Amino acid sequence: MSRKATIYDIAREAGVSTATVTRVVRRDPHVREATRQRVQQVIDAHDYTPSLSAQNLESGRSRTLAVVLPVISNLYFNRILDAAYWEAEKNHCSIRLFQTMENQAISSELVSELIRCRMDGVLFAGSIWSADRDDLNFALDKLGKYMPVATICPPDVSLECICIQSDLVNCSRLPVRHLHTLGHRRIAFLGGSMHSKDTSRRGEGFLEQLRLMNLSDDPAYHVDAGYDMESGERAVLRMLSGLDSSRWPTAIVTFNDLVALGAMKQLKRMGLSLPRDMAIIGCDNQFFCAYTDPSLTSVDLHPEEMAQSAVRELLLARESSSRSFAIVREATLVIRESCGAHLGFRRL
Amino acid sequence: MSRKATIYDIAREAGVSTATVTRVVRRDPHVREATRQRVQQVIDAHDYTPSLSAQNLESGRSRTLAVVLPVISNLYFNRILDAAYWEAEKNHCSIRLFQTMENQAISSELVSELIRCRMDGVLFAGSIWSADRDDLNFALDKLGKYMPVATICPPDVSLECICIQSDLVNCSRLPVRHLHTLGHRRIAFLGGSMHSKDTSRRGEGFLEQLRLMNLSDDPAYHVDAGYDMESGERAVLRMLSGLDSSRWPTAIVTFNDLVALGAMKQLKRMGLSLPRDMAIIGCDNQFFCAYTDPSLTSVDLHPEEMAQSAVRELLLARESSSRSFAIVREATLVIRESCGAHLGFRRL
DNA sequence: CCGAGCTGTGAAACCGATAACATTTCCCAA
DNA sequence: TTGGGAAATGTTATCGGTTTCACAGCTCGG
Repeated sequence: MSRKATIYDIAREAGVSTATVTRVVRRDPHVREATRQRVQQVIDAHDYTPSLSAQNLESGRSRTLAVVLPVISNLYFNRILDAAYWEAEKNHCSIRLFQTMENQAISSELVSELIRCRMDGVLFAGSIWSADRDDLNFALDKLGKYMPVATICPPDVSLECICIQSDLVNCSRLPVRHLHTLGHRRIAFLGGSMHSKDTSRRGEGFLEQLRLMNLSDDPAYHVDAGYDMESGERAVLRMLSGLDSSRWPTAIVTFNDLVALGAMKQLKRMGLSLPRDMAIIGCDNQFFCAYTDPSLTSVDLHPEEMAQSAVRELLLARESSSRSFAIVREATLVIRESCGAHLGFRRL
Repeated sequence: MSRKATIYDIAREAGVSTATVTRVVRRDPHVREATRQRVQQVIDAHDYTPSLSAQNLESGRSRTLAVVLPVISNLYFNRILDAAYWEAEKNHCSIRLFQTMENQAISSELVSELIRCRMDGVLFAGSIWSADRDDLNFALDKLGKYMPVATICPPDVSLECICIQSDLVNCSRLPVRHLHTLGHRRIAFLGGSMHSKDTSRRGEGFLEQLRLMNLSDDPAYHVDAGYDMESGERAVLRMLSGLDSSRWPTAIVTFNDLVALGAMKQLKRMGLSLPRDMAIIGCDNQFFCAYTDPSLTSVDLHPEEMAQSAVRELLLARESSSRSFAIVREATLVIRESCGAHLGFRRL
């Protein structure tokens, strides 16, 4: 590995001071044209570019935002990362990824690491809500002292940071309304986990919505089993085998599209025809929704737009004094075949 | 934003020199216990952690590897990024992501940027093969002067870097063999693009394999249309509508699982029953393969293992003199329902 | 013809750490 | 008591930039 030319090398060879080299690099107009050309030539000859580390040290910032999420293989978070990446890129910043895995609580090691890295901001997406509320506030406080903090969070929490709130209200309301309109009265909710405050909100919001519409909120219709396809399969099996078939729900809302995928597989395996025997709605509007059989009606929370807002606000907060406030992006229902709406299908 | 305590602050307050503070932080045993405790107290009080930027400048490295790929939303690359992340993590390194989009050639701006950031290594996954071979070698040469370079590449290229070769041989051979065993004689290949040297290799390898087994390599059975689901739909439509149904292939191999997903949708739309009327094999063994209907037989190139090897070799190369060599991870066929093998199904 | 004002350039401090080397302190044997 | 050697600690250069400030040289008006 050859040594990279430094500003001193360039200065010496061009017979100027390092200050002048900087001026040339940064296109400072206070340089005589002749000097500029001479220096530029040396720069070109050595293919010189100033060292990022040195610039970071000098400026005290890293032009890097941290994105903290559970896993990128989950497409929801994948979309968040992708959007954050491009928005950061647009502002000449880079993203440093942190995956917390199922270890969902925000650890003090992570906080230290973030501070150590002198991040210019942090975006938390999922993965921190299972922490004790006091611990969480403590961590965010501490982080907030050194950098702007943003979170993509449930709508009712109010944290001392930039809160980009998922529209969990509509996320519950839209599917239930849609199913209700199609004539469904017994609606189940599968997936998620009561252990995580974030994701249990989805289930709660759903039950609330059922009550609001005078529908049964029978606990047998609420199975929290996880976030992936296996969870979906298990949940369906558990729910249906525990019920007399006369009491089976006629529609299922799932925590996300993966759970829906698993549920559909299990339903088919049990001989049910979709959407005739069972309507199903997913969440996240993943790319494959249009390609399942039947294609899957799903709620889109627009994670890209949330991530984009988050990054934008983080970069803004760096300039002005950091503020604490909330932004909401409304969720949307994308109707496909899995509820039979395309057939003009109405139950009863 | 409050100012972070520096090593000087700590040293002053503890009444020692910065050298001693460093020693305490780095657990150097040559510090008297009493001193250590006193310094540690001040450190704890201020929650001091050494600045990464300063350490980077001093050490001349960033403990960061670059991963260059087209898009992370493509699950193949997503898996590569994920695996690279964890392997880097294990070695106390971080990953800096670069997405090149469809702009697949390696640009000189990218090369400069990589050098400017003083990356400790670069991993190229896809996305550079469409570049002119000379340009590519020039870029890799230049990069190679400053950091170890690894690529996940087709098996026949030999570049001056660490080459982790995709097993495209088996990637073509396995599906064709499998289909042949099941009695198929007219096999088509859909997807990819002739414009990219990397991906056109897949199609070529496939044709080669057909000839090797004395099967028809009719150009009408080879439609290159792209990499996503829409491409799959279009490709099926284009191929079948151009052929008399008596000449239709009985099996389809696709560039990847996304194309397969699209193809399956289009085939069903045309009234075909899968796998009875058409067998289909994807590539990448994505998570949803087990959940399509029928579940999708697919080739796994094991991108995680390739990425892991790449990162490991990059970190190794940093130590020793950098070498140029190749590693191959053999591809595997994961048999599911989409070819009817589970039915003991044989054509003719 | 002299000083004010402007422009171009350089010297040096600084950013926050680390490490080589120098120095002080300490302990123990002579 | 002292000298030697090891242990503890301090001094200082360095990493590669940026920035402030001082200063030299030039122009121009009075």
